[in-house]
Amino acid sequence: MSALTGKARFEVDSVTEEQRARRRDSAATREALLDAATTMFADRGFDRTTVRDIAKEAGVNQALLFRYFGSKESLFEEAIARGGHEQIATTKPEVLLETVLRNLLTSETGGERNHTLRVFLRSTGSNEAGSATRQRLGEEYTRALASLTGAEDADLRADLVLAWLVGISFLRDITEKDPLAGAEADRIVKLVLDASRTLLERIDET
Amino acid sequence: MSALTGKARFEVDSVTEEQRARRRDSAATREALLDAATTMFADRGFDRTTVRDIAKEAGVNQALLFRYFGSKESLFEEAIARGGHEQIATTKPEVLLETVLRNLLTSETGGERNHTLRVFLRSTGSNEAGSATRQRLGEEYTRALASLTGAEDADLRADLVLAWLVGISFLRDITEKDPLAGAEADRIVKLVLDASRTLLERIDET
DNA sequence: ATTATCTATAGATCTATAGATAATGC
DNA sequence: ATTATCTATAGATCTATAGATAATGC
Repeated sequence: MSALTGKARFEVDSVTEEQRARRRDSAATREALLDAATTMFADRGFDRTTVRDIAKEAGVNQALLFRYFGSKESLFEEAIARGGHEQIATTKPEVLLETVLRNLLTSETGGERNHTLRVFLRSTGSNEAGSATRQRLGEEYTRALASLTGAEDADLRADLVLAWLVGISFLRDITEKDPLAGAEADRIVKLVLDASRTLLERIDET
Repeated sequence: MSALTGKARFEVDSVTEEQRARRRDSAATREALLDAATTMFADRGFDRTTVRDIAKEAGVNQALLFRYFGSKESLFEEAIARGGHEQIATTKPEVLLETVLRNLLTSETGGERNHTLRVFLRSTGSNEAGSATRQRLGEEYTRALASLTGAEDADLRADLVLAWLVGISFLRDITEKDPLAGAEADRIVKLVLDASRTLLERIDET
């Protein structure tokens, strides 16, 4: 799937080109592994995803994963880091909350979906793997969200908003809990944005 | 540790009684395994907790786990089911939100801490294990929380509150994200309860 | 005699590596 | 000649079971 497979469809010798005689290309192989890893880690988590699964999904020999990333953990860290930076860097703070939320709520078939928050979530079991990366990623989100409030404890409030996003993703994608899992995106966005506004904007006596 | 170890300290032949010649007692052994499992699953998740870890923590031979629970998965399901029912059944809806929240925020050393939500969280990676149990547990929380609002979409709003709790637990316990992880419980309770009230009580035009 | 507990191990994974093979670029 | 890719496998787990041992209750 992903980039390579998609592209192949528009090429002449598509089948041959892609599956049989794909040109040797270490960069493309690396990328394919990273793409496959991101998807699979998001879907099944770190522990439940084996290196053989990833290699198979990428259409690549399993030994190459170690050649290009050294270890499963390193691959994981690179996967989690990539998506997050991308999203935060390209989204204005004012719309970050709604963007992340909608991204999270949109049906999984959307090819452009950013899986970062789900990878973040799914990596729960593994304490060490990507811990530092996860820290860094969380800080970026917090900084961006904190810019939306003038409160003294802006960072704490931002963390609480981030926690909400994480929790929604958890119940919806992982537990698949109804009615949340089946609810309309617009409805959820409205409820969450309203309440978040209360959280971020109500600055009063303690 | 837990119940048995604690009790032993106050007994006369404590060391002998507990560690050497503990009376054979299948019920107590079962309970010790269940206690150890709850703690360890909450701390390390399903995949990262091995049956040998659990047995060791319980001070029991590893084969007994299979004798009394059949499989690691069954043990997991029993562990997750027990704590949740307990908490929901013994807490009035009006204070459930605050109770769960405070329980979640309170330092881990408190012996009376209910680990359910953390087990719930930590079991992320394992898709099948306890999936049905997790569903049921979620429904109980939702029903209790939904009784707090008269809104038409009460269940959805309740799910969003539950999602928030889950997310806070995730960032605080698992990611250990500051400032959330280090923040004072009272401060968090106030912020979350205020915003939750907005969510639950504001019933207006859509 | 019954049954709680322990020993030893089968069998199934999974990560990672060493070394062989084959496609590329000069 | 260089380097991307593949084969084969070592070595480390981990769950689960079969069967032996030993503490209890009658």
